[in-house]
Order: sequence, then C-alpha cells, then structure tokens
Amino acid sequence: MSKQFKPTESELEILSILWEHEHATVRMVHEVVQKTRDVGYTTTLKLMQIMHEKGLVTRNETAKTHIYTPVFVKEKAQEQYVGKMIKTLFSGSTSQLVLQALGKHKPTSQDLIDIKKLIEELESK
Amino acid sequence: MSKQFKPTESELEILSILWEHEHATVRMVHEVVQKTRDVGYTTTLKLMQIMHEKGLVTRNETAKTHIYTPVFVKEKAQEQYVGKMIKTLFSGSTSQLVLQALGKHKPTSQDLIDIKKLIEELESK
DNA sequence: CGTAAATTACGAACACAATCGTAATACCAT
DNA sequence: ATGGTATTACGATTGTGTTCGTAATTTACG
Repeated sequence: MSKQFKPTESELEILSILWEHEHATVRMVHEVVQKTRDVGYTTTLKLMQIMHEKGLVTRNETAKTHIYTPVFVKEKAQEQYVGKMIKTLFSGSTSQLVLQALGKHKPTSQDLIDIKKLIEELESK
Repeated sequence: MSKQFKPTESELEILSILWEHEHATVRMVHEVVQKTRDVGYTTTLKLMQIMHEKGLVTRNETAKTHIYTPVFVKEKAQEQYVGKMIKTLFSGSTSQLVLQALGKHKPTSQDLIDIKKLIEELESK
C-alpha cells in the first residue's frame, strides 16, 4: 500500500493552488488565499513551511524567494478522498455516489457523453 | 441557504453508525467504534455528549440510558461533501469526479444500468 | 433498603492546527 | 557600501479535537 497522505483543510487549499500553477511562491499562493480568507502573509508562509517539513511539498531555495512544488499529484488526492467518501458516506457503493453527484450537480451534455462512453467500456469487459 | 453542518472526523464516524441504526445508545456505538479503533468507552461518550451540545444529535433521556438520534439525514452530508469535493479537487467538474469514481471503483452491472437510466433522464430535459 | 453494576457528568491533559508578531536575512536601487 | 524592502525564520499564543480518569447518578436485584 502506498503512503498515506492526509493534508489538513488549509493545506489542501494551498495544494489545490499549487496544482493549478504547477509551482508557486508564497506570495502567489497568499494572494489567491486572501481572496477568500482574511489572513496574514506570515500565516500562509508558516503553513507552507510546515508542509515542507511534512514532505507535502518541495521547494527550490537557490533564490531568496523559494518556489514551492507539490509532491503528490492531484489524482492521488482525488483517488484517496473519493475512496474514503464512498466507504464512509455511501456504504461502499460507487453508483450511489455517482447518482448523488449527477443528480445534484448537473453536468454538460458533453460530460454526459463522456460518461456514457466510459460506461460502455466498462460494460464491454 | 441552509445551516452549515461540519462534523469532525470522529463525529462523522459516529454519525455514520447512527445513520445505519436510526438511533443507538452510547454502548452500541462504542462497540462498533471499537472494532476499528482502540479507544475507551468514556471517549465515545464524551464525543456524543459534545455532538449533543452542538446540536448534531438529539437524545431521549427518559431512561437512564440515553438514546441518540442524528439530526441531519445522511443525504445532507453526502450532498455537502460531494459538493465540496467537486469544487476543491475537481475544479468544479462533476463529470471528472464521476469518471474518477467509476474508473477506480468498479460498480456492478446493475449499477451501470441505473446510472445509464439517470443519464437518459438528464439528457431528455 | 442497600449494595453492585452500568451509565452519565465533569474536568483535566494532550496533541495539533492556525494565526500572528517580531527578528533575522537577502536583495535591490541609489 | 548602505538603507529600504521583501522574504524567511522562529517562537508564542490561541483554539479545538481527542482522550481518559474519576466522581456522581441511576438502576437492578438480593
């Protein structure tokens, strides 16, 4: 089994910003964070330093201004969270999750086509 | 907007047990919890007392042994967690979540039929 | 009744996440 | 070089979740 990866709420927010930008400085991350939450620069800095200690991110320190890069890819987090949710909130039933998701958050018609395609692939096995 | 509902990790575990049984005593819940985690009885008790204070559960106190009942239905939690996950981990794309879920956790063929049916309903609108 | 057993109530301790103030450090422009 | 500015480093504080020990309460039963 691969290593467990369990970011806190704030850490996940920062990770999602890093995933969007490949890598980023503290200031860049902080500017995005500040749009939603009113928090000081050093708070964001500290969080990212802790994430570095934990091994959630690496950083390039050659320049004064460090550049942070996430260690885990987004897909890893997606897989983990989806799996956990199916287990604890949907009694292990993937289809229940899918039905809930499709029912409450309507996808575009192109999305529906993609999903149908995948279903056909799954059925043909 | 309806009230926000944000159980902690442990609280969610207890809630999922309560959802499964409609309602339950501390001992009943504790026995289930103990199967996975090694924790004392009073810990489970305390958690459920706190959940009561927070309004996550109600309890019937007519007998000495209280009976706890969840306030929110499971669907509410499902909706909330799914929504949040789509937003933070799937850039708002429902289909991405669905594809990830179906790809990693294979559903039964009956499940696939159900999903296809829902998709057709969605498309006919 | 009165004692044993189970349950609840309460408070304290511990761990950890989040926040920020301040000091140290590196860089840039003049 | 030096002063100003941005960044990093560090430590302290606060809040909250989790855990458990112990006391108080209720119930059941001899």
